[in-house]
Amino acid sequence: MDRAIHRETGSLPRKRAGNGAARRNDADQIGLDALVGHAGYAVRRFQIWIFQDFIKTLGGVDIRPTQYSVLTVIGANPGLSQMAVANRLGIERARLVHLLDSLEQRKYVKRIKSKADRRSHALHLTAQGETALAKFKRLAAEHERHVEAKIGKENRERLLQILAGFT
Amino acid sequence: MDRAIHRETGSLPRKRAGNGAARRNDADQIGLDALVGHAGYAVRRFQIWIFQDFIKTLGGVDIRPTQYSVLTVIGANPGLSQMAVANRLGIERARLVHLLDSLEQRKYVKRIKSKADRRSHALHLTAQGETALAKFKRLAAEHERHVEAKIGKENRERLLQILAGFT
DNA sequence: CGACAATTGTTGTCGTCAACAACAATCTTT
DNA sequence: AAAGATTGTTGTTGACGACAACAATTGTCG
Repeated sequence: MDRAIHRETGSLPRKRAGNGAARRNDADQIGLDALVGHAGYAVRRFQIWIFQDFIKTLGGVDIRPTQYSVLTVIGANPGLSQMAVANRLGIERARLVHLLDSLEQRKYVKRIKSKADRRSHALHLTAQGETALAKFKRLAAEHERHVEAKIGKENRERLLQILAGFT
Repeated sequence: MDRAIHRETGSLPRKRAGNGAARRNDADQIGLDALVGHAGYAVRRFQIWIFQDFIKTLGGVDIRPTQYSVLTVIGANPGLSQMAVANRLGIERARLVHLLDSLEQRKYVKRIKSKADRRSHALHLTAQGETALAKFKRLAAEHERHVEAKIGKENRERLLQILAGFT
């Protein structure tokens, strides 16, 4: 799909007229050498792909991966404080404020002032939020099938197993 | 290490005196439910961990993952244009401009005006850049050993194999 | 009990990063 | 030669992580 480099790109010091030198730089043929074999690079590229597919698949309902994770955790654990959600998801509490502002504005989440600890808020899904989350989960499952189609069913399971420690 | 939630956090509508309900919300014990089983979530958490370790391991030389990937590709393919590097790494050419500005300022990279195509620049490592990259590669290898220690040698290899398609 | 420390939610700043849009200079195509 | 495409550049926007500071509230400890 990306048809960018369809001719030689660099001005090689060697003779450029020959066909041998040109083929080397043909699109997608640039050597990565040391980069291959780096787990971080492969994981980064894969993470970009998987997030883009998630965003695309859930594009119709305008839900991003982080929003989805927040809704899921609140749905599974009603009454959590913002700190609890932030810690669980590895999000900063400062950032969660804006996420919840948005989700509350869209009537998916309620902040209820806790009476046990008047500093904190108990987070709950609204009725609207529950039905919406159910729909999001169906779309997320569809996204997950895209992942399966991309790397294979057994590879996906193996990968989940390898990375289970990062929950 | 993070001892944040050491008591119940939410004001559960159910009776709160019992021990059963309280244990459920104990630190790090919050259910993720549907989130587990999502490849994207596990990959995101892992990617964050791996990048932080990379940044920490290469912290002494002040090289971030993206900078490392740029240097590696240029080192392996001298004379590439900015577009070629950007396409190969999945970076936007607009973003690569700043990356190269920084690397050129630190005398690791040279932009040489191409005579074949006067719009483009041929990218090369300086002599200083070559010796520096050799050092970076040693540190990157050390980082890779951290990954092995984290997920296991055979798991790392399997993971690289699974994600090989994302180069 | 009362001073002091810690926690929670909030606001703000800073830097990284992806996605676009616009532009001048320079090819390529026709 | 004119029209279109490409390259490098600058700029904007928005998501995101890392910090710092603050008021309100709670916990601790002398």
